Amino acid sequence: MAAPDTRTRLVLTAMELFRNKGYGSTSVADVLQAARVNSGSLYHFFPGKQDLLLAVLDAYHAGIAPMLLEPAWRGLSDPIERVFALLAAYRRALADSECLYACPIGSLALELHEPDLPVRERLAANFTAWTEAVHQCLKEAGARLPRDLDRRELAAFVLTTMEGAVMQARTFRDLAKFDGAVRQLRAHIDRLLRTGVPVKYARRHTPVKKKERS
Amino acid sequence: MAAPDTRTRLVLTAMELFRNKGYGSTSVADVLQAARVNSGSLYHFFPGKQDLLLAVLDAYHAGIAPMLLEPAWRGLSDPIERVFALLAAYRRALADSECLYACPIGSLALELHEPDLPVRERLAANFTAWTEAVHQCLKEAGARLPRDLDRRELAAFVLTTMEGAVMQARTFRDLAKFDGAVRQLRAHIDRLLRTGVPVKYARRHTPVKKKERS
DNA sequence: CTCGCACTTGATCGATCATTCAACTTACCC
DNA sequence: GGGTAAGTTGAATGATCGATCAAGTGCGAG
Repeated sequence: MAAPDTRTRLVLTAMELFRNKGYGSTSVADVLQAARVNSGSLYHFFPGKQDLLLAVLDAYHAGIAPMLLEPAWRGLSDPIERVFALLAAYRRALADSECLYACPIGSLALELHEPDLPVRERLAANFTAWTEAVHQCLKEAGARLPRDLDRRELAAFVLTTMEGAVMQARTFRDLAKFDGAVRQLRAHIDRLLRTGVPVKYARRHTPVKKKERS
Repeated sequence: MAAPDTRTRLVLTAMELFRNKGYGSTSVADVLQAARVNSGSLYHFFPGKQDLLLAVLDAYHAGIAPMLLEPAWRGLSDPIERVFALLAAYRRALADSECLYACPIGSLALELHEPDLPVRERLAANFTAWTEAVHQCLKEAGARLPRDLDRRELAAFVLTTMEGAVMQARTFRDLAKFDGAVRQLRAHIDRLLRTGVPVKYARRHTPVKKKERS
């Protein structure tokens, strides 16, 4: 593993510091010291602190699939299991940090009260990508879920649950708060699954687009 | 309405500024200017900025019943309706602010990454009081909900939903994100209500404690 | 070699931060 | 009136903030 270049080092360092201390509470000097970079170099790559934040948000966005989904979903093919495996990944982050973990995107979304448009766009893009991954799972669940269920809305609700659950687990320093929320979500989804067509009677969904049919 | 004294003015002003701009982004000078108070007066009443925050959190805690629950529940007696009336109050706050509203407690819970114990205690106390109010509703719903349902866990899940829903509505500047989350929660609770004993067959719950029976 | 450009160095800037303090005013008790 | 304590005033302090910039270094192209 070659030593990462200065720009990458800055982004990775800022990612860690922003996650642990928040954006406002992380000074440029903090980033510079931790990344062992001089201020001039930072301002060579980024016009200002906020542009470093933009790069961090882009990095999170780019990392959703390889850093979050793939590890969480390794070995799992069932789409509903995948949804809860994603939540389990956050549970692990909480457990590994004595419930200090906070979703960096959610934290920034609430910390920055009047974010400039480019910041807000990237926060929204991260939420959208996360939700879209869950939405994909729910679509793959096919007829196991009720036909008329709004799968995108349910996917967003999974994010809602995760964010709210992490917030409470963090505040109470109590993993049980997270588990309780997930248990309620599971009950909700279980009942939707029971309302859908039982698998053995369901017509198989072949995920082949019309255009690609041979 | 008499002019509030200096201490009260400071707390009320700080409440508004912390909610709108966040704790870290609100300078003591901001509070002093908005409250038209000099710095010496502030430090006469509070040892420091953080102690002002503690007073703000105590004020929120004290205001939950009179400022939040009572207005939201006026004229409503059905406990389940009350739960959703509480959520509707947050919807209104979002609608009235072009989706800029954020729950001040939730925001602080995520903004302050390493809060001192007294701060964290008060954040938790606010969440607990909120959840306990919903828990009270769910207990009042009696046998309409399944006997073995963990009502406290479901109450916490209502908070989870509210916090996650506000976060997304704010980030996307879209009330529909809030509505979607509430719709999912409503579906979840509706199904629990259908699983409980139908009202007409349910034994009446007389909310009289054993000790108080005559 | 040498020119040019990407990148680095670190001292320095003015602004703003939370906080302090000595002097002053007000209100109330004896 | 005299004394006391609560409350007020606002300039000043030192720390820290994000950002700047002139002077460098290193390296690849010609």
